[in-house]
Amino acid sequence: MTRRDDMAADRRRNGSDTPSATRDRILDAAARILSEKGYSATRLADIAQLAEVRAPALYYYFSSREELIAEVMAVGQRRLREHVESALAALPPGTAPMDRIDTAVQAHLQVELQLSDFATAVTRNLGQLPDDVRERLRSEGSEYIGLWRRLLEQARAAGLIRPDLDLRAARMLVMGALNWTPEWWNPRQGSLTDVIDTAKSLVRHGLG
Amino acid sequence: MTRRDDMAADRRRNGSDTPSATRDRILDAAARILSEKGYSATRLADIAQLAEVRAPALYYYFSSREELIAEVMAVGQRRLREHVESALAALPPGTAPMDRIDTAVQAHLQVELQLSDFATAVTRNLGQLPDDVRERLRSEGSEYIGLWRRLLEQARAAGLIRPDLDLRAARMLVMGALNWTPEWWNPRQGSLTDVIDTAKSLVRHGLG
DNA sequence: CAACTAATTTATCTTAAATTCGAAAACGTC
DNA sequence: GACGTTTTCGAATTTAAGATAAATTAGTTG
Repeated sequence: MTRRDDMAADRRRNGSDTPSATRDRILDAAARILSEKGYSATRLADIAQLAEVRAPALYYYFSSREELIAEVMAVGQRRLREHVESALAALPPGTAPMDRIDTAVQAHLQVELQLSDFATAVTRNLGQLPDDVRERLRSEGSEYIGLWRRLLEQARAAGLIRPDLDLRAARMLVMGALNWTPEWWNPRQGSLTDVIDTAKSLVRHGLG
Repeated sequence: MTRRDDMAADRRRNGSDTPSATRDRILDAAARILSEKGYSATRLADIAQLAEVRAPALYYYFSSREELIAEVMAVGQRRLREHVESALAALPPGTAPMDRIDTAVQAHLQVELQLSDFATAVTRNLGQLPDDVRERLRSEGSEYIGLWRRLLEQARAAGLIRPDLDLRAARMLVMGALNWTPEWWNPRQGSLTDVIDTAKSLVRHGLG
């Protein structure tokens, strides 16, 4: 085991990371490339260039391409969930279920379209990852899905959702509408607020 | 110019194709692999194996990997549009705009999830294609988008769509919900009819 | 049945990209 | 300002995949 691996291991264990500006630049660059080009077309050389280092430098911080990509995805998943969770947590207690769903829609779209290439990297690539990477991301992913399931279940329990809807299908269709936005939305063609408002309205009336 | 190119050229010109069973097997295989793995991860070797030939045989029918993939995408786009168009055409004249939208939702999902790997290949890969290939597919793609635009415009003209909705955003969100389905739907986890019915209901109430 | 053509194969070439390695900078410390 | 440690780099290695070439098979036709 080399010196390098020890360090990486240390990093992961204690949070005492001085998270090396370079390492962050590399991660950011990877997120960006990944969200634009997709898993298989993501080249280490491109990431390196964007991060302003040479390709071998990546190996100082990550043990392999897969490792780097897996890290980007993990960060993306976590940020997405945390952002939506904290938006919900900020609501006054007793907020109506439909308003909570509105909030989740808005938060999801904000992260996806404005805040984080990491989140976009996740939604655009989860489906095309090799099995072993996907496996590592599964539990975090299930948690986010669980969050949405609970949102919908609470709304249904309150009698706010039409009973003809298959709740799982409805949830996945809604999340699909949100996840697909990076494919078409462009800041120059319409404001983010328009998309968010339209999405809220569509979801609220679609479900209720 | 070799004999081979002449033949391929002939094929394209006149429709007198005896569309070689092998060529079709290759196209089908390519559609399948493409829809599963995505553009960059699609290997000629995998396609060949699925089509039960050796990789160089592909070059007898297609001049390059890009050519083959572009053909798959073109077929996929055309089939998707034609299927939805003919479903609409089969409706009695004077069918209400919302019912027409229902029909389009259903037809789109049927092609996407049941009828054609080609359609799935399109929705999952359009965003990651190299520019020159995307360029070739653009006009057909715009036509399909135009179809949906007209559907929504007619519904709005009839006063059936809430005026707070941004029509373009609404359209893209709806198409996103549909296009995302291949990412999660699995015949073993729920019937196609459930998904279709839920989608119809979601869209109808979401818009109107 | 010989000759031609279409279809497909095996073997080979080429290139692009990930990775490894050892050496050189850069940095902090005494 | 030499010394050890961290960080980065250029060059070499390896591998995988697309593409081409040449040979082979099978089928058709004169």
